[in-house]
Amino acid sequence: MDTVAQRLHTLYRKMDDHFGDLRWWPGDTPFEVAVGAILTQNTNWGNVERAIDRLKGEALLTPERMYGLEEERLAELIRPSGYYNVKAKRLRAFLLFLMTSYRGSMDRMFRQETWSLREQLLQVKGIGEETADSILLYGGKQAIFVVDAYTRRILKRAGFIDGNCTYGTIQRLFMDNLPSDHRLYNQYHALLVHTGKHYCRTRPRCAPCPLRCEDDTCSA
DNA sequence: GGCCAGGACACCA
DNA sequence: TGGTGTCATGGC
Repeated sequence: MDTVAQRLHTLYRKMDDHFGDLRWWPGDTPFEVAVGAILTQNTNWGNVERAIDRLKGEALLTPERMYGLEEERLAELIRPSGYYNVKAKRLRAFLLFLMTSYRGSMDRMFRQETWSLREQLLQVKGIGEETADSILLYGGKQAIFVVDAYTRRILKRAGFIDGNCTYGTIQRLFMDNLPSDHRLYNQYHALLVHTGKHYCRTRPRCAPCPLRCEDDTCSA
């Protein structure tokens, strides 16, 4: 019987051999990563890209410039990402935190101890565990594993978890059984999302999915 | 025309 | 503490 660590390694190898280095997250700067992490909440990434392109097109994708926008104007700019009114509030809450606590500097923010910064981010209204961890891992290169809907779906199908696991339980499953390495966590999570996006929602089976599932529960 | 997408939060029992 | 409703666009 393989250990959890061995099984996680096998899962990683199947996906990594199939897809190779995915070079995530799509974003040019840590600030863009943070904005994308908020905009992508329950939203197709293509819609997020539209919103980010609009901000870039107006040369507004900096902490200072976004912080200076009226909420209504910001909401209109990010409209393609959906939930634009709530996301405008959430972006402004993050910007207020960044400007007042770190003078608008992502570098300064990431000098904080990882778990302490995570707690601070979770205090920002609109930033939950997944969003905070995405900012830490992809924006700050901190060794924090990100858990999302695809992660849950694939782990459930692969028999690692049942349907009632908390975010923290799943996160610890990875972090207690893998080396603490942000590059590994980055690629592992990227592979889970990539696999989930392209294969695990198709029926009846997902061959040539790298996971080679033999069941009929691809959209579980 | 319906379903879904890289969540988070308020509200309620 | 856990379940449910709400927020909304765009692709397929």
